Amino acid sequence: MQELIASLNPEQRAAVVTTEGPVLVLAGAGSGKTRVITVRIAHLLAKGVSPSAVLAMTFTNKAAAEMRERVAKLVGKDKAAELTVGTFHAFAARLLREHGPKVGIGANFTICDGSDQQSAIKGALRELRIGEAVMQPSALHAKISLAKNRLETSADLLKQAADDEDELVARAWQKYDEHLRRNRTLDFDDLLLYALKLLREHKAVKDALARRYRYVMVDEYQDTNGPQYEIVRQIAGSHRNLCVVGDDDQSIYGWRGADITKILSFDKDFHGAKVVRLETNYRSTPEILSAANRVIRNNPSRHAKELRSALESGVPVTIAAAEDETAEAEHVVREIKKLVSERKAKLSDFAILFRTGQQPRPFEAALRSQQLPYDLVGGMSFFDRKEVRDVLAYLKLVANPGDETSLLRIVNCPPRGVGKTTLERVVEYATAQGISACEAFDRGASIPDVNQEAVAIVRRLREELAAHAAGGMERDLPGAIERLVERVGYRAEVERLHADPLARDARWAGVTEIYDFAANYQRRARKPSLLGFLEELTLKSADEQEDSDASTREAVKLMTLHAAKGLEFPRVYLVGLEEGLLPHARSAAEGTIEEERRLMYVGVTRAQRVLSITWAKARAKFGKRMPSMPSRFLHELKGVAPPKEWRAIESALEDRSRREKKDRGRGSTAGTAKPAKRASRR
DNA sequence: CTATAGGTCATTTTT
DNA sequence: TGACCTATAG
Repeated sequence: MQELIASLNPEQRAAVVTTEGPVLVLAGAGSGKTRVITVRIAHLLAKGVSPSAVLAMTFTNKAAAEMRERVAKLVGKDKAAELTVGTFHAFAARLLREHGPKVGIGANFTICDGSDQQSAIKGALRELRIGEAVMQPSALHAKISLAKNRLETSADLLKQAADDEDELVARAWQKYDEHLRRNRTLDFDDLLLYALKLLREHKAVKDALARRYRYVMVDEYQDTNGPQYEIVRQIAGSHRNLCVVGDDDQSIYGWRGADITKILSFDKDFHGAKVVRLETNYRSTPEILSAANRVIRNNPSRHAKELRSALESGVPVTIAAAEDETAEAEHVVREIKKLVSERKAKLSDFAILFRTGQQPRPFEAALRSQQLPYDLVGGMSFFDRKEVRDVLAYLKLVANPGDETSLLRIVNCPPRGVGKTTLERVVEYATAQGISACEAFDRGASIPDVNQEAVAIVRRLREELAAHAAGGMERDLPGAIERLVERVGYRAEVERLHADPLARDARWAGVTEIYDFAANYQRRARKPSLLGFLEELTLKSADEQEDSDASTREAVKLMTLHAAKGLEFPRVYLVGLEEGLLPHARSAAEGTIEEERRLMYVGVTRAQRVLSITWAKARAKFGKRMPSMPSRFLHELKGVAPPKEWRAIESALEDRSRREKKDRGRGSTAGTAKPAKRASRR
């Protein structure tokens, strides 16, 4: 243990040995953050702390698994298994399975994933007879989620609604919540909210947790949202043995509710907190780090720090301009091909990082034409596949017969002759009665003007599902799922829809993969249950379910900047560095340029040895070719003022804020950006 | 119930 | 330009 600690640098050591009281570790990119966390846990255990007294919260399951694994290497598998390591959401779900009834949640709730949320949102809009053109479901959901993250309620919003839109959101939110409650379903936000409610209203539960978890750690603290912060405070507030680790400069999830002020004001929330700065970077060359430092120092609100490289000097960062996005991709791919064929690099050294989801297109085309293998990280996941979603809906319905969303999804798949009108009338009746559509079918006879035949069909379907539930699926989960899929005619449906054997196999593969997951789950779980299986599937993201070979494959990696956080690559291409893309036009309008700058910073600091930046002088936008300006971040990175002819991205909001600044007699901070030319309307 | 045509709207995405 | 969703016809 002593040796281990001695191998750390002084700052890392301070973070490890300060075990009592609040500690804020500002861990710059590549500064050995995970090492510090794992050694810190090992050190606690070596001091005699019981592993069951340690609670470590992470943002993703992947991070949780990695942390446990690395601690296991230091202290052994048995002790590591006794630690509580997991995401906030998994922790909350576990808490609610045990204590849910105390806060009005039945113990057999299901968790609804992104697309279930979307259906519920759409249902709410339909109930209010609001067209989706008036308010986009995704925008509505974002608003509701953000408000929940600020710990507001729909009643609050309704009361203080500033305009019609707020009122609309508040009403839809109410309907949405009612919908979830009727279905006995919690969304991701609710998981945290109800866990927090439990801790706040049931002192005995809270005290027991605070007594058990004497040492609390939070990873990626800059990504913490309001409810997560409050949960931590409930558990660690009394003993204050709380160590949070993060980097405000890498906070890139503000749009999803992450609250950067939590890490900026940690020492105010927890008085006397020890602040440790890890600024020695073991990942990148000095050239790359000075570029990163030059960019990020333009952000006014941040913890002051500067990365120092522990490595030897390398090659300069390069910036290249291309005529358009096709030329940009061809240029990058040509370079990669040359380096690989000269044996100066291997394919897996390269990552191409970009801001938006359509940017990889030309790169894919270029890589294909050169026959270079690549992995596009992200994109549609396994769980977005229709067949997977369908089978999961059947399973959810077995676990929770009141799950309306799932029933509506599969009721006519395979076609059972239950028409749209029937469904509409039943749902209408159900909402009027405050019951779920599932229950409504039981009372089919009393619903006006519904096809009794259809009602009987649904009732039979539900009986079939109930029989499967009663049969105790957990004894042989994969087998039981397979029987269910067969019994409801889903297999035949897939075969009917896809006559082409190739397409059929591809479709069916998704279903058999679920069998495999189930078998795998049954092997691992201490107490396997259908509910547990579904929970694992919805709480764990696709990438860690099947990333076994993807990460080690000999291929170029393509991913968004968001997806790249936490990763590193010997050679990075940062592409599309244009005003309007990075920073994105929309962020200029929303006043979130600082987060865009952090995104740039994250991208730059992914590179270990070589960083190449490109931008295109013109780019196809909405089918039209538009000229583009180099990103302001390029000028910041070079440390030179932009030339006179340079124009910032057009943004009405930016114009206004700049004007306001002038009105107050303060000069523009950038001093270089000319007001954007007003877009001409015709 | 399916199939096709037209209209629209174009960040980032994990839990 | 193209993906996705809705409305409409068959």
